[in-house]
Amino acid sequence: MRIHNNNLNLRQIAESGQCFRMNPIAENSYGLVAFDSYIELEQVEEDLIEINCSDNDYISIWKEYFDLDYDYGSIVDSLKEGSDEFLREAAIYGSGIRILRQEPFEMLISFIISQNKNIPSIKACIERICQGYGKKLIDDKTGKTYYTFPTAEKLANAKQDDLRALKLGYRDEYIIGAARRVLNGEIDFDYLKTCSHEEAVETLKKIRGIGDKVANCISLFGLHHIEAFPIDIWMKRVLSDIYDNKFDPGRYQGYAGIVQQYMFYYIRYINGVKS
DNA sequence: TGCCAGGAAGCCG
DNA sequence: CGGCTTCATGGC
Repeated sequence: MRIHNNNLNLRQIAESGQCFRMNPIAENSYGLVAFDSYIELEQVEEDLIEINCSDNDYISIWKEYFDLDYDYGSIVDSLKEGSDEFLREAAIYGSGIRILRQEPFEMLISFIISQNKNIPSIKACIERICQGYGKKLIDDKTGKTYYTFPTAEKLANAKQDDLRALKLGYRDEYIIGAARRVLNGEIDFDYLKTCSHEEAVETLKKIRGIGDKVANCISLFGLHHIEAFPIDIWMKRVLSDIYDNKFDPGRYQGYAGIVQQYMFYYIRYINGVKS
């Protein structure tokens, strides 16, 4: 299955810090586990992607997953023509980033794990939790073995000592507590997708282990409230060092989360962060 | 060895 | 409310 799109770059998406299970397998190629599937993708040309999936799976799964009905090009273009120099450069540098429509529960747990960790460490923790509590599957097309992300039920019934053995640190009790709230219906992702971003954040922050930053990440990457604006250590540097704490996300009302991703990706590049 | 990582909770003033 | 400390863990 081939996709032409001017704003779809696998490397940029894989390194943008929004997803943790999309990893390089060869030059310009990536393997990705999402839902119950494993797929491999190749960046054939700057505007051409090859996915090893059927037309049916593309239409029913991956087209939405990669948010391919949304016009990122017009946002990039408007930023390129804007007066904000940093955002001009950031939008050009990250013009192939898209906000993936990932599974809410996976984002909930992943970003609880993410606190006070770097991205390679987050990925390692998530792989261990998938191997310990996910389903072991074998991909028909490649023969590769992979593990799905665990269900809420699995993690709600996990023992804290077992999770501690996966080197999740103090976050283990947060994970169990959050999974229980999903399992018993206190957290309803279908509702949180339809309600406002602000209400979703306030609801998520009631979970122990979720503060403002993690709640915004879940809202942005798991609920697709693209007006979310997560502020982590890197964004704090952008807002203070580049903007002297005078940046107003309200200027990009309705899609500030996309702007945030360009900023996050670019500031890390400027600072020479690998992966 | 100390510092940092897509932070949050507890405590104190 | 704002600032300080602590919390597991790994990498440099």
